[in-house]
Amino acid sequence: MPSKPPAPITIDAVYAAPGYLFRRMQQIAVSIFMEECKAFDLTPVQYAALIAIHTHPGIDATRLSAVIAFDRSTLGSVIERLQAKDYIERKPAPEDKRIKLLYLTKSGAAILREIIPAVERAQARMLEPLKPTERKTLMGLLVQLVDLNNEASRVPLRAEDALEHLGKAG
Amino acid sequence: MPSKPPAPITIDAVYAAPGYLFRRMQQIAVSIFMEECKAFDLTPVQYAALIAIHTHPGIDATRLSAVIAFDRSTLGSVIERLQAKDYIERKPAPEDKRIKLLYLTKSGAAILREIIPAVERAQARMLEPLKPTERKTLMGLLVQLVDLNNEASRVPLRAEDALEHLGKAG
DNA sequence: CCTAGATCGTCAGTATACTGTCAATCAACA
DNA sequence: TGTTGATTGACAGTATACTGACGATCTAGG
Repeated sequence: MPSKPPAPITIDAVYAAPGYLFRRMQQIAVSIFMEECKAFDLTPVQYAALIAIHTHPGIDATRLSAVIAFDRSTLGSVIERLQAKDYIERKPAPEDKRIKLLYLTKSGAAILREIIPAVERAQARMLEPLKPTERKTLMGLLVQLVDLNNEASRVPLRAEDALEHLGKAG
Repeated sequence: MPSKPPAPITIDAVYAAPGYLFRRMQQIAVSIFMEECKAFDLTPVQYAALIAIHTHPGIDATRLSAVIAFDRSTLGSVIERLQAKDYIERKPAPEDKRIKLLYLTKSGAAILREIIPAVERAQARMLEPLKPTERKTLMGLLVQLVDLNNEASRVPLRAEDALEHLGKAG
């Protein structure tokens, strides 16, 4: 088969490019999340951080960044905002003066319980235009792709490593 | 079939959520793009803007935002940076004093030609972990999903509308 | 004990994104 | 023609993201 000639430099090539589609889909996802959750004053990132702190009480900021694969620098301001809203509190670690341990407040635990249905509605809406079979296929491929590309991002996901400091058996 | 009990509030639910996966994949995509294109000092957004201006010379900022589905406010600073790098120029429109028309400079056209191979390497790398069949399936579903969710984002893509001002037949 | 290297939180700087607002300008209609 | 309403570019304010650097602190090795 003759190889295709080089594609002309045109915007149509961008529309079909994986990077463009991922960016677009991410924007759509955030938009849907914010719409469903507008009663709660929580962003997707803040929600993920709350969930992670709920799952791992007493985690520190660096490990939290590994658990949700968010940049450590960015996480600083996210934590600040969650603390300002009284959803989390930070306590100094007795055995390591560098570390501040993160815990949910009662407010934080409460808003987490309340927001769950809205978040699930949002997640469902993102995939709603597809047929059920297609949704499963897409999610399956995406889980695979994100996992196999894990090391390509600046902050690879380290779900297990992050548990070690909590004294769980490795 | 008995319905599943409500999922416990845990970080594992987040790992499987579409919104989380889209965010993660977008970050990975940007990271790969920047790595492949680090010789060129162009971000993915700036690249898309350049391509769009190349395809539609004399477009204005508002229509450009519709053509690449980027926020108009954000686009202002993107244009500023591209202009500072001497990749584009802005000329006032004679018939409408509000509008500034965008054109590629020779530098802009040149860097666009040079960067294409790196961009294509980046796009290929994003999907590399998947088998060829899976790549096609994923891209097909993603194109569909982005298209069907077009109106859900703040800045829906308006590829055709944006051409009208250039005098093309509708 | 004391230093070399690693780690933690933080900060400065840059770049997307989105919300809401504004003055200048244009278009349409009474 | 004169005013209303829409559009354009710009701006302020907030929130992610990433790079690179920094002081404080901890750990290991000698």
